[in-house]
Amino acid sequence: MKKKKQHNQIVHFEDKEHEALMGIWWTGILLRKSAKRFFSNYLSSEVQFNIMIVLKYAEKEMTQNEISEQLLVDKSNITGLIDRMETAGLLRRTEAPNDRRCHHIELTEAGREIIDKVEQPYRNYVKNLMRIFNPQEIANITDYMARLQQAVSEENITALSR
Amino acid sequence: MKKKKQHNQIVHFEDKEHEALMGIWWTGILLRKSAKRFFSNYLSSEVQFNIMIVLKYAEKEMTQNEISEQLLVDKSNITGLIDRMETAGLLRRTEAPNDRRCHHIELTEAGREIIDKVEQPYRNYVKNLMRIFNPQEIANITDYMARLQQAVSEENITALSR
DNA sequence: TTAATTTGGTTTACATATAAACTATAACCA
DNA sequence: TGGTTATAGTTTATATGTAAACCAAATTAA
Repeated sequence: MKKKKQHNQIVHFEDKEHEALMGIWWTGILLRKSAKRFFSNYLSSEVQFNIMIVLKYAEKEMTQNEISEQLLVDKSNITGLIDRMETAGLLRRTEAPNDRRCHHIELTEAGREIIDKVEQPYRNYVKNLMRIFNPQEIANITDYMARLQQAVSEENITALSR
Repeated sequence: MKKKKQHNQIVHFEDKEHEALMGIWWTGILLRKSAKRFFSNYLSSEVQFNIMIVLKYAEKEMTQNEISEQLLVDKSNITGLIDRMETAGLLRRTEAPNDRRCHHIELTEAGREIIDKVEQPYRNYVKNLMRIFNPQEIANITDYMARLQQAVSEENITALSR
């Protein structure tokens, strides 16, 4: 039995607002770790899963750039991601007919099989995890996160200047 | 003016629970990006900030392992992080008197100056961001995230087996 | 007190992430 | 039309993240 790591008070919380924000931060980290382990036998990360889901449900041909924008993955990051997934046989690049700058990305047959095998168990896993919340709480979370995302995006952060 | 990237429906949401979970996931990513930009003139990431805050408020000498557990940063990751921060002059390793396996990590004078310069603006930034929530909502967020973290930790994820 | 196990930390190999510089093509516009 | 600008994608450099193998020191057990 592995000893459970527990992290307490990371930061010296000065206020409730900070504590709440760090809660979201921490939860995000834990979710990422957890998802990575969940997919580890088939995919190297949740990001790869998300890319494949986007491709599976896309109603049109997708370019790298479109995937990049939908998933908040930087374009310079997408290149390597698509490279590795192409090497792994999950998807392929094809030439876009009207724009010689971009490629269309599509799942291969093997990729489709894998996403089909992995998708439902993942949805069950999520469902199971979220059982701890009642419908009102689920709705609250969605609302809070949407508002916070909006606030972060609008912040237009000015880096601390020296 | 930079065009605002908007990400909509990443994943084809089957249910409310999934939507809520993805909201947290997404928010975590946006917060990380935002914090990185915020600190960029002084530190290369929020993780470095967190390490320095831990050191600043620690009531005893901290080892790498203790930092690792508090911050959920893998020990194999801590090594390089401390290396880089030591190179940057932010902190130093000293030998622990009673255990020749471990080091104590402490802020340098320069590191202390930087954390002192950066900490308050960061707290203001957080405060400003969270203004959009009322006290009840702040309390809800903290509660929800704590419960979800607990659930994720207990999950003891069984990876999808082939 | 030796032998087995645990713990703190490093190393290696690889994946993900960002910023910045760059190439090629496309779009715009005077 | 021709020159500027914007866009899609790649490359490079560097940071963060994980798993697994490893070493040395400490702890536990026989």
